[in-house]
Amino acid sequence: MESFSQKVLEIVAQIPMGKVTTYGAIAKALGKPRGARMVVWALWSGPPWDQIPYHRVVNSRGELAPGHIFGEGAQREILEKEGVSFKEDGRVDLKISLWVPQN
DNA sequence: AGCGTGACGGTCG
DNA sequence: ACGACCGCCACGC
Repeated sequence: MESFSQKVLEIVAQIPMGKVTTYGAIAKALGKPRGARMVVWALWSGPPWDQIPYHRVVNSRGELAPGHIFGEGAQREILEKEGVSFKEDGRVDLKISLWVPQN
């Protein structure tokens, strides 16, 4: 039986380049519509981010993680390079770049 | 066992 | 469209 955090990592690892997903979407795919916080916890206490595309996970508003986690502006730079669309206010345009886990 | 905390989400004003 | 509030669930003290 895989742990919740294990499944979270599997899904994050499947996010295609140029796309992003949200904490809530992952939680919902795992059967916990209100478990966004557990997804956060799973990622935070998981493997180092250089082994998994955490930069492709944003919140439901399309905002990136607090910055100081990847480095100032680093996360946005990576996403832009991968082809993710950003809006003028600095947020990801979920309307175009949202990827929904199909678990 | 109780309280506070958080890389969040949905609703309300 | 935005900020404030409350609700979730697991963890640390």
